Amino acid sequence: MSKPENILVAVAWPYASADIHVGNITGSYLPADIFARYQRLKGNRVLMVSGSDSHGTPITVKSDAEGVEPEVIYQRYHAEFLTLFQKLGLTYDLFTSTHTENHFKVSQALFLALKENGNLYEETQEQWFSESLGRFLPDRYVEGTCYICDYEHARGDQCDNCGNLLEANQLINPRAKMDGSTPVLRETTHFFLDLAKLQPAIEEFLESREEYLRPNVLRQTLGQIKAKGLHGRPITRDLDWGIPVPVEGWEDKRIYVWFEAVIGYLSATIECAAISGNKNAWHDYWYKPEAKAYYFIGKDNIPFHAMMWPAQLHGAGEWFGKIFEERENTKLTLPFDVPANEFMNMEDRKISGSAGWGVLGLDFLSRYDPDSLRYYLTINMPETRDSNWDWDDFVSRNNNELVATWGNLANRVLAFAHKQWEGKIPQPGKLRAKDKAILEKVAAGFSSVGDLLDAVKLRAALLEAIRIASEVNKYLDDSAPWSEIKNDKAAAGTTIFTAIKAIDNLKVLLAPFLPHTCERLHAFLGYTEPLFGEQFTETQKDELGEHTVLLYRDDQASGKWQTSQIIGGEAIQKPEPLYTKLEPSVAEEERARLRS
RNA sequence: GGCGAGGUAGCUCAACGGUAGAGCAGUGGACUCAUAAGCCAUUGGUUGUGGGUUCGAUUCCCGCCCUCGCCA
Repeated sequence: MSKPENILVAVAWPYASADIHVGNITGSYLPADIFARYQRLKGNRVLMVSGSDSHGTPITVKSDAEGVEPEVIYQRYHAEFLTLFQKLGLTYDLFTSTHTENHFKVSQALFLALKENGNLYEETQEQWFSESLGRFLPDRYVEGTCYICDYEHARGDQCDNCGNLLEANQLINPRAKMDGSTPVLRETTHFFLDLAKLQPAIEEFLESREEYLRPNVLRQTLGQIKAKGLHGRPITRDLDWGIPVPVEGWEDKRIYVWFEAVIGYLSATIECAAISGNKNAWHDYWYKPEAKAYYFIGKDNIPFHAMMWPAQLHGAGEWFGKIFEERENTKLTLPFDVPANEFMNMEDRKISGSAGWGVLGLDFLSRYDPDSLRYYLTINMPETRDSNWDWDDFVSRNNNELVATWGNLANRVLAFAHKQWEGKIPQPGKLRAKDKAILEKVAAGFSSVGDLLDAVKLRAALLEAIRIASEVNKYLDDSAPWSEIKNDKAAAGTTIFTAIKAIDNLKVLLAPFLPHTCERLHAFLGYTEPLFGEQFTETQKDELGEHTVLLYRDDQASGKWQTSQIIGGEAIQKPEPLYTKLEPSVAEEERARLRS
């Protein structure tokens, strides 16, 4: 095996103000986990990080509505995320939050680095200010008449009637949403990220990755830049909730969430190193240009990860290291790839939390198995275009592909072996041409499936693995050990040994996608060390209070991305079906539930 | 309005200049180890739409329609 690479798997940060649904899962969290598991099996050093985005405006909206502190809202959703990710087996090395002392410090250091490096400027604008509340109002807190279509209940940021995005300070007859009072325009000064200045660096970043960036990522960003050029963007706001601006005289302002949330990738890596006890371990991922960082996000986030975040990292230059830890000659590593997914619809309609149209992750897992969800979301992953969740399709793919092609293959072979060879893997005779042929086909999967996984074509990779399982079914039917055994048990033994070896390989090929069931199968096959590591939570304390994090420990993991070394004569367990076949009526029931 | 992505068999997707492929569903057949699963064979498409370039277009160019995202 070649020298291990350092791979940072950076996963989109869920807003801690909404439940996670299947579209979110297939959009970024699941592909990240599949990729991370695969890279770990290959022997690479992987760090998969993310956390709850806890400073978004929706959180303050919810907290105002419920009359509780924003912290309460964030903690509630954060706890839910931790449960979901453990049940689904999303193996974050660290899932933390942006409301931590560490994240505050890292964000402020990056902010100051950009400032020192001359990539920030100040600008004064007019913004709505509520005299009765004594504070500036975020755009969406202001309601008024749309200056485009005359709709009377347009929000400051967008008109729900004509769909246009609005300039908040042009709203006619503005009203504060919270108390109905009339706000006034007042001048306020903010820091801006000088994107015009950083534009050449962003173009260079994109163009040097032209060969492998997905078209939706590359063309949209480059097209936007070429058409209009980039202009400065504010990175501070007049709010209470969030990270203080680390500049004297700016105590009543906060760092804008869009700017600060992406810094979580860096701060989470730093926190992870601190928790592990090797506090400089994060340097391997951020100070080494050859380290590869993959950002798993949804298409709505493309500009922030393919333009803004590279601009922030590049713009900080060597100043981040100096300010954060007094270290010279450091440069933060730019993203290697940004495999952004499109969106998944639900029964042909856009998933919408507010409209209650969608399937929530935890709700799904209260009735069905995690690998069943992982299978359907991967085989139907919106990698190149929007895809659609269809309950009939879900049931039929579960039954015809997962259960029939793969689950049944494992079951039929192990059950036959267990019954006919007294719970042991049969000793093979000399392998025949057809035995060698099928084993070669299966072994080829390590490069064919592996190459697709390396290229982050997960859907094609899973299809390829299932295709190989289908080849093994053909081999079995062709050899027909149930006939062989009637007059030549040795021949049947060779066939079953070969089939078990093939399944042992397929177990590894499928493990990144279907970790729970492959782990079970691994045990059926007689292994005592697990394929993967384990997830656990821990509570961290800092100046801001407590936050619970999700961690992953894999020192016991034995899975390797290589061909099976299984031998005859070893004991196996009596197998049980790995997957549950679903009644066709499930589709109708679920559609009814969706509409209720 | 600007920048993009996408519109291919009933469903989910592939091909991206040379007679349109796969899986599933449908239909027919032989088998029985297995969650009546698996295997073999097979039906099915004027590739959103209207033009153009070409000996030849799903594939290149232009207009239009539809879906989705970002930005104004």
